[in-house]
Amino acid sequence: MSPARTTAGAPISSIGRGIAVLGCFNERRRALTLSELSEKSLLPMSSTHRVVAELVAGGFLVRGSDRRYRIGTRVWSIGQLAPVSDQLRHRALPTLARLYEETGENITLAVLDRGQALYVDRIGGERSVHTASRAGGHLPLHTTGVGKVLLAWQSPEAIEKYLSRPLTRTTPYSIVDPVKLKTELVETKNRGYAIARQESTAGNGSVAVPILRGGRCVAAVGVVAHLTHMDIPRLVEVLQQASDSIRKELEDDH
Amino acid sequence: MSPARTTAGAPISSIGRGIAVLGCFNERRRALTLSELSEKSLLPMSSTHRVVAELVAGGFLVRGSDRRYRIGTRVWSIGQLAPVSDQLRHRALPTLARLYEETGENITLAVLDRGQALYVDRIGGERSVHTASRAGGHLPLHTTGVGKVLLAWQSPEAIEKYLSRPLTRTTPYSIVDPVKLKTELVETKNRGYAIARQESTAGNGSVAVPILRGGRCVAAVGVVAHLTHMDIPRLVEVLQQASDSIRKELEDDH
DNA sequence: ATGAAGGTTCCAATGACCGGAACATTACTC
DNA sequence: GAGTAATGTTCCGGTCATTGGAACCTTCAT
Repeated sequence: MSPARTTAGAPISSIGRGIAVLGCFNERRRALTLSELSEKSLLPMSSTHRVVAELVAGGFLVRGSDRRYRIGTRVWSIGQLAPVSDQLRHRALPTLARLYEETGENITLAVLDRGQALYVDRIGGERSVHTASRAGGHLPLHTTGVGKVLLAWQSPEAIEKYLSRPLTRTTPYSIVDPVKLKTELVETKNRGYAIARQESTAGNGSVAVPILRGGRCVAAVGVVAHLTHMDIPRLVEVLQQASDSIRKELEDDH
Repeated sequence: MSPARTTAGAPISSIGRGIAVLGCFNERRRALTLSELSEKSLLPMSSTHRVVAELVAGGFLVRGSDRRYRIGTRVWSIGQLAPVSDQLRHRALPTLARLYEETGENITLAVLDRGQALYVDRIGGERSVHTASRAGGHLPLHTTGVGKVLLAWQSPEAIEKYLSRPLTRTTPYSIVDPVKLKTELVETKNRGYAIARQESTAGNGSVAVPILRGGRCVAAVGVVAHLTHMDIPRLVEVLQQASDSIRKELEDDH
């Protein structure tokens, strides 16, 4: 019997399998059957069954009455301890709320996570447009304001690496040409803020600025609005004030 | 070489070890060294090292510049998919906010998780008292209003099981006598709400009501306030309205 | 009833995992 | 800055947990 291996031939550890199973869940797929988990995790049914049983025993998965598996409460609980939630999220929240009061639009806070923009928080209400971002959700780096900021402030090597892989086209306006995107990123860093126009959602645009600490971009704040509503100079101004404000919050203690 | 075993002699799976390592983190200990993880997880250093390396590779742990390990962003991200966050938390938030407006006190929402009260959300500001509860944090079931509610609506067997283990004394007012606690739980269920008086924090009291779905108590909402501020009949009334409101939210779709 | 899909259990083979020991690095002491 | 303790990392042979195919059971649709 050949042991578990990736397509590349490297063995996969048991823990890696557990993580692979948990990684099958996303915003679109919150409740999965065993077969679905087996298919998505590329593990045989019997292996999936065992791994899932162990995750259930540990409280990392729960089986609902519909025989589907969901992420367990314990993962949520442990996840609350992550620095992104503990430090960034809580400290930025008041500033994001103020930003929302000032603009009436969707406010997003994102960090770089595994080559994507991870939305740490989103404040928005009925007044504002519907957006694709959600707290906890991921979006590509090249189709949103916050994503472009996060990418533009990366090292040149990291940027090249990102550009070397095919860029997904989310809307007809998405920039999928590496050369054009590179120009866009340079421009973004030079002017200090990013703009996206219908590159992620039709009709929507966004403006975003970095939150810098020690020269590194630790997060990005952005505003998402109907393209027709967007008063870019004003948004850039309030965003830069907010970015300063969050940076100071983060510096305060520790 | 004897394999990994629990004190009872049962073997521990690799995935169980990974979960054990992640379980070492809590609100008080968010950044742990390898030695600390080894000590707390009861695993040998070399095993801890390997397990930790795998968790880091999977994005479940990160090593900071201080050589300490923290919970990775990915756990937070996956945890956002847990029903507790997805359904309960988001749906209850507006009601909790209203409750806060009405009372000006700390509002807590908790569920039963592994024999403890898990605080799913807390709304409170400068006006309200300082409490021990935090979103993501755990507290004993017998020292808080929400805890008593969650326990009182459990099956008689589950209650007996809880009472059979020694009850921690958090303050001099904590009820640690199983007989007295049982009486208190019966009383709680009969009247439909729980009261705690300085049993968790000196000077503070709390009132809490269940959120019932199909006869089961799926969560508890509570108000924490200075004992001297507490107008119990009024709090019970607004809490019961809030409970109804949240129940309806949960019933709405799906 | 019948069949198909999904889920669970069984089991022999084996290689991933185990942890002690040796080594390397960092942090602390004087 | 040398000495030393504490912490972290690598190595490696033995072994047992892990693995996945196959058989079996359950659920659901028709």
